[in-house]
Amino acid sequence: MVQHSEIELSECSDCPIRHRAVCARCEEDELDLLESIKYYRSYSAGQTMIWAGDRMDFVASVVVGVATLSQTMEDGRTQMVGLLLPSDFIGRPGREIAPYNVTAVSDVTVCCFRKRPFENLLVTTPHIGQRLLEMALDELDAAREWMLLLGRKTAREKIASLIAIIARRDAELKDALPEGRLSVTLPLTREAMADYLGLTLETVSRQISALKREGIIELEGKRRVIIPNLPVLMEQTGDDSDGGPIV
Amino acid sequence: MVQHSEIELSECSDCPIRHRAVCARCEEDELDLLESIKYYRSYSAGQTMIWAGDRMDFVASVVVGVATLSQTMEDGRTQMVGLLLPSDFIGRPGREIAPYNVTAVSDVTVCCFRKRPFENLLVTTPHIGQRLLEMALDELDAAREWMLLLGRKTAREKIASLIAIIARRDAELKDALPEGRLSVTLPLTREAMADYLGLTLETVSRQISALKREGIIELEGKRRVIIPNLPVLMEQTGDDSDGGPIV
DNA sequence: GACGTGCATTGATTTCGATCAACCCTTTGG
DNA sequence: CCAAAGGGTTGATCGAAATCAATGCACGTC
Repeated sequence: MVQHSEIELSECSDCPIRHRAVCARCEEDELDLLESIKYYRSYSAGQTMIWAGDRMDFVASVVVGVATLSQTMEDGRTQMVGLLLPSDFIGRPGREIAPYNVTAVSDVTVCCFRKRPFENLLVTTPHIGQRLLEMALDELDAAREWMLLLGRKTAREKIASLIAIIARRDAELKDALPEGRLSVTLPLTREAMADYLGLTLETVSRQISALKREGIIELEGKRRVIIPNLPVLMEQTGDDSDGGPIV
Repeated sequence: MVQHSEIELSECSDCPIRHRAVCARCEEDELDLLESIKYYRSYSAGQTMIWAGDRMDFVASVVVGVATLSQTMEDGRTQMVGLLLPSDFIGRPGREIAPYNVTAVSDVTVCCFRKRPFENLLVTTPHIGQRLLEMALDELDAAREWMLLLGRKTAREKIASLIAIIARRDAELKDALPEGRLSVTLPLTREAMADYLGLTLETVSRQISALKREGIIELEGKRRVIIPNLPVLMEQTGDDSDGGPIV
C-alpha cells in the first residue's frame, strides 16, 4: 500500500507546501515540533487512501498529487464533496472515524501527523489552530459555492464552472493573467467529474462535446482542454460576470 | 431596522446559548472581555439582515430565532447554503464583505461583536479560536452532507431528509428518544424549503402531499408535521439505515 | 496481430422534476 | 363585506438529464 516516492522528502523547510499548509504560519521552532511527529505516505493513482468508517489515527496534508473526498449511498450513488490538492488537509482533530472516502486520483504523497500528538500541538501552538481555522473556513466557502452549483445550475453551467475553476487555479499557480489562450489538464476522469457535479458521465461527455462544438473550448486528447477565451467560458458558468479580481 | 426585544438580554452568564456558541469554552474572565464588545440586534420575520456584498463591521451569534444563508444568481435562482439556529455564528474573522444574504425567517435576535476587537480576542484568547474551529468543522460536515443531498438524492428523499433532520434536532433539544409519535414545526415556508433542497416549491408541496397520502407523515395545518414512526421516515431519506446513535 | 479492458463518445428512449396555470384558504385592511 | 395579498395545493404539459445500449478508441498483454 505504501509506495516509494522518488523525491526523498524530509526537511520541512524545503517542503513544497511549507507556506500554504497547516504549518504555514509556524515559526522555525514550531516547525521542529511538527517535524518530530510527521511521516510520509504515498499512494498510487486510483487507490482508496481511506474508507468511510475507518478508524483514523492520523491527520495529514497532501504534498503532491490530487485526491478526492466522497460519500456513497448504499445503492452506489456517489457524490464528491471535496477535491484535495497539494496543501489541503485531511482529517479532523478530535474525530475517530473517517466520514468520507479519500481516493487518490493521481499518485499522491501525504505528510501525516499522528493524531494525539497533533491534537496536543493544536492546544500549545496557536499558529497551527489559527491556520487550520482559516483553511476550514476556506473549505466551507468552497463547499457553499458548490452547493449553489449542485442545487441550481444546469448541466452546461456545471461543466463550464468546473473547467473555469480549474483554469483559474492553474493560471494563478503558474503566472498572473495569461489573458490569451490557456490550456489546462483536467485531473479527473469523466466519471469523477460526474460525481463531483452531480451528473452522469454521459451528460458530462455530451456537454463537453457541446462546448467543443461551439468553439468555447478545444480538446487535445481527452484530458487537455484549451480555452481560447476565458471570459467567454466564464459567461457559460451562470456566475456573476464580474467574477472576482482581474489580477 | 433594529427592533425592541421583549426579554432584556444583558448578562452573558445567563445567556441561552452560553454553552453552545463561540463563547462556549470561555472562562469567566474571558467572558468579561467578550461582554465588553458585544451588543444586541433584533430583526423581524422576513427581514434581510445582511445583503451579499455588504461591508460587515461585526460578527455575531444567533441568540433566538431562525435565519437563512443564501446565494442568488443574476436570474433569480437562489440556493440556501445554511440554516442558522440559536448559537450559530455569522460572519468570518478577516473578511470585509459578506458573501451571502442572511435573512430572518422568524423574529431573530443576534449578539454582535465589533469585528476588530473580536479579531484581537481571537489571537489573545485561544478558547474562542478553538471553539470557532470546532463550529466551522461542524458546519463543513453539514455542508458536505447537504452536497450529497443536492447532487444525488431524489425529490422525495430530499423532503424526507429535511423533515428527519429537523425532527432529530428538535428531539435532541427537548428530550432523549421520544420513540413514538413526534411532532415538529417546519420553520420554513415551502419556497424556503425549495431553495434549501434545490427544488421548486411545487415539487416540495407535491412530495409533502405524497408522504402524507402514504401515512408516513401527518399534517396539522401547513407547518406542523406529525411523524408517527421516525424509522419509517428515515427509510425514505436514502441514508444508511443505521443512521447514527440510538440515543 | 488478436484480444480484453478501461475510458469516452454518441444515439434512442424514458422519466423526474420544472414550468405554466388554475384555484383554495387565511389574513388584513379599507 | 369585499378586495388584495401571501402562502399553499393540484393539474397538465414540457424538457433536461437519466437511463439503456451500442460503438470507438488507446492501452497493455498473451
